[in-house]
Amino acid sequence: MSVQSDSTPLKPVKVALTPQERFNDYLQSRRMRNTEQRRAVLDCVFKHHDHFDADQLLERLPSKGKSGYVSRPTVYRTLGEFVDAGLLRKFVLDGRSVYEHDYGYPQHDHLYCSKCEKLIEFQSEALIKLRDEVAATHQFQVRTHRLIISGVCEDCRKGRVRVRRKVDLI
Amino acid sequence: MSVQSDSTPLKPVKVALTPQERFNDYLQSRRMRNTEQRRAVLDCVFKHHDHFDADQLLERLPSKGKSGYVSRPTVYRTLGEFVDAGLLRKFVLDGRSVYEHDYGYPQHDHLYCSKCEKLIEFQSEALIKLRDEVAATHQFQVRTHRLIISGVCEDCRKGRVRVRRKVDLI
DNA sequence: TTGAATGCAAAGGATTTGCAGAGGC
DNA sequence: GCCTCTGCAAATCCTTTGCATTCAA
Repeated sequence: MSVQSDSTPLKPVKVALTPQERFNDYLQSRRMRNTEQRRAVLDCVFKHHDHFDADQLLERLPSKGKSGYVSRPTVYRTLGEFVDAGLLRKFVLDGRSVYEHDYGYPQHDHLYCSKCEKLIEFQSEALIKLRDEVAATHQFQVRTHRLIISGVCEDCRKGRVRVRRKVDLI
Repeated sequence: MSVQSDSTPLKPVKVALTPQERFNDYLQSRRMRNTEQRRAVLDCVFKHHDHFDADQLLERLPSKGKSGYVSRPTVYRTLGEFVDAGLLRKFVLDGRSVYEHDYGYPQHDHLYCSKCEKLIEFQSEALIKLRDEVAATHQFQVRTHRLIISGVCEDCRKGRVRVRRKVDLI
C-alpha cells in the first residue's frame, strides 16, 4: 500500500530559503493563514527526503484524538497547496497520488520496481535534451515531463525482497 | 472529459493476424467465450487508431436499450482482457485510465497538451537506448516505461484552440 | 448440459466538497 | 471582527464486485 524509497537520494540543490520560509512567502502573497495544521504538515513532509502518499503522511502525523492531529481533508488540501507553492511534485502510481520533494532537489525521474514498489531516482541531462528535441520537432512548448521506467530492481532480482506487494501500474 | 488524438498517427507495424484473430486465439487458449459483447467492443476499439477511455468507448457503442448495448462493467472487464491479450496498452491520465492500440503499432511515447488534452505520439530509438543505459547503471531489469511530456501544443499556442478543458495532471 | 459471461445494483477506494464552528491576523 | 481554515459527514468519480440470469460451446 505504501511507496518505498531507495537509499541513494539525490544531492540537494542550494536554495536561499527553507521550505518553511518559502511557504510563508507563498501564504502571505495570497492572504492565506499560517495555521498550526499547515506548519505540522510541512514539518512532517520535509523531515526526510522520500516519496509518500496521503495515507503515509497521515500515519506519520499524530492520530485522531491526539494533539496535533490533522484531518484527512486538510492533509489533501495542504498537499495541494505545497504543490502549488512549488515545494512538492505529485504523480500517480498504481492509482494513488504520490508526492516528492521539489523545492531543494533537482529535476529527476524514476525507476519503479513492480515487485517491492521501490522508487529509485535518477538524473539524466541527456533525457532533458532528448525531450526538448522531440518537443521542438512538434512545435510543442514543454512545461514538464514524467518518465517512469518499470521493471524489477537489483534487490528483487537477487531474491533480497524486502516487501511483497500487489502491483502493476503503468 | 475525453481525450483528443492528433492527426498524425504512427505507421502501423506489419502483423500476421487481425486483432480479431489474435483475440480469438487468446480466448481459445483460455477457454473463454467469443461473445457478442466482446466482438462488439473489439470492433469498436479497432475501428480507428486513437486514445480513449471507458466513457468514450461507451458513447461509441449502442446506448442502453438499443441492440448491441454493452454494459459498463462488461466494457471495463473486456478492456482488461484486451490489455492482457496484448491488443491494448493502458495508462493513467488525469485520473482516468486511457487505452491505446498496442497490437499492430510500434512502442511510442506522448506529448500531452494540457490546454486541449490532445495526445501526440512520437517514437524515439534514442529514448529506448537511454532508458536501457540508465537501467543498466542500476542493475535494473526493464519491463516497460512510460514518458509523458506535457505542455502546450502548436495549435493551442497559436490560438487555434479546439476545445477548452479543465486539466493538470503529471 | 454446464460453466463462463453478462447486467444490475451495490460496493470500493481515493479524493473532494458543503457547511458550521474555530481561529489567524 | 472579519474572513479564512478546519473537521465532520457526505458526496463524487472511476472502477470493481456479488449474484442471479443468460448463453456459448
